[in-house]
Amino acid sequence: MTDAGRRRGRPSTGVREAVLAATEAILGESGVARLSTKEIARRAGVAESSIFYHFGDRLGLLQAVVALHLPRFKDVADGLVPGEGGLRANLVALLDGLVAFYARVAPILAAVQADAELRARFADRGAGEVIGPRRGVAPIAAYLAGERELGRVRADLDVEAAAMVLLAVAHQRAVLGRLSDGPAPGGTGDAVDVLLAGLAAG
Amino acid sequence: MTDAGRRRGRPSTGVREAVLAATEAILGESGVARLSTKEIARRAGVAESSIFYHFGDRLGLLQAVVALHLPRFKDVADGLVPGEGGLRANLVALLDGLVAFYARVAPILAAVQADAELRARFADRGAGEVIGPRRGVAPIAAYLAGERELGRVRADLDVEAAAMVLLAVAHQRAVLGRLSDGPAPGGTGDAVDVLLAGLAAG
DNA sequence: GTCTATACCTAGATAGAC
DNA sequence: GTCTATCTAGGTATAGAC
Repeated sequence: MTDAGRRRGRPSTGVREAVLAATEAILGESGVARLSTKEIARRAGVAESSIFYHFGDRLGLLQAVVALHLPRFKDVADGLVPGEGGLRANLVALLDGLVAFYARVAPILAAVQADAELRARFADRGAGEVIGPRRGVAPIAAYLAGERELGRVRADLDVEAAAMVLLAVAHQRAVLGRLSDGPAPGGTGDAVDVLLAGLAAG
Repeated sequence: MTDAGRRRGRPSTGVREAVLAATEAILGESGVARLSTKEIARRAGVAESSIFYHFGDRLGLLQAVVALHLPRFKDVADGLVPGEGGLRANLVALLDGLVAFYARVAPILAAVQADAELRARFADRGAGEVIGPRRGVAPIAAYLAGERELGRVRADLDVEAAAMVLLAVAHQRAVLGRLSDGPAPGGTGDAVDVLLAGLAAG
């Protein structure tokens, strides 16, 4: 590892960053299936061997790409303040933000699902679960708990379960958007309305 | 179980079936990343060239695997009769069934997401959307509509949107189960409770 | 329809000059 | 730290005997 402490040695010439960017681009356009070190190097305008210098091997590179996106998971609920704005509007905005986030991360999530070796390498560090929604649940659940205190949300709501449902819907819409190259059927508003009012007859 | 319209020519010697089974097995265990015609042939106990004889090329094989699972999508809501049994119990059973279904299909869905070429081949036939939940929505929405008529479900419920949410939750749980090698946090019951009662304070 | 054998290519990875 | 050059294994796909 050359860089744990960050910028201890030589100044970066941007190769590492270019490689990461190219990897993400290919992942988004073509998926892991077509992700080769050769094409990454070509697109990054970099020697193929530089990839191995920086990341050790192909999987190390994939790991780095995944790691790059994990911290951003917690930003999804930023700007949401319980009590401010309408509950429905807040949820629609949250859901839209989540869908956009998942649309960016979906190719990477798909890569992890499609590559057992990559999955295994994360399991070794116990980081497999980090990819899941656990990181995302907390801030959303916190927001819902805030609204619950204010009485805008059912007093007996299981906020973690509700946050999971929101994440599930967002992920679904992002995946569908990628599969059919268009937005998923129905709007985010429809889903929010279902969630707000529930299924059971009142 | 000699299948439907085919069996016009020579009797099958089971090679085709063995190849499909081996492909699914590898897809489930390792993902597309490691899916090679060589390993498929090895596991199926078959000559590699037979794969190309039956399916043309690697993508043709993948297509066949996907096609194999599409018809089963509509069976997920079978056995659900509006009015029979408790609404909550029905939904829990439905969700559990959906999770099991998605757990089987998830590797294939991941493969499609991870391979742009495969995605494109389905887009050509307009079948890309078939992979999505559209097939699954109808029977679930029909069940919900039935319950709505009986007054056990909100009169103004958007049944399609609700069905989508159920599918989203099921897919999420299946994916999480694969990523962390254990059931997803919370039970299906928790999600159902959220969906039944909704978020908003009554 | 299924096999063996093989052609041909691209993959991931390393060595060593600068 | 980055490059050029190269090795080897494995990938998809085809030819032709049976």
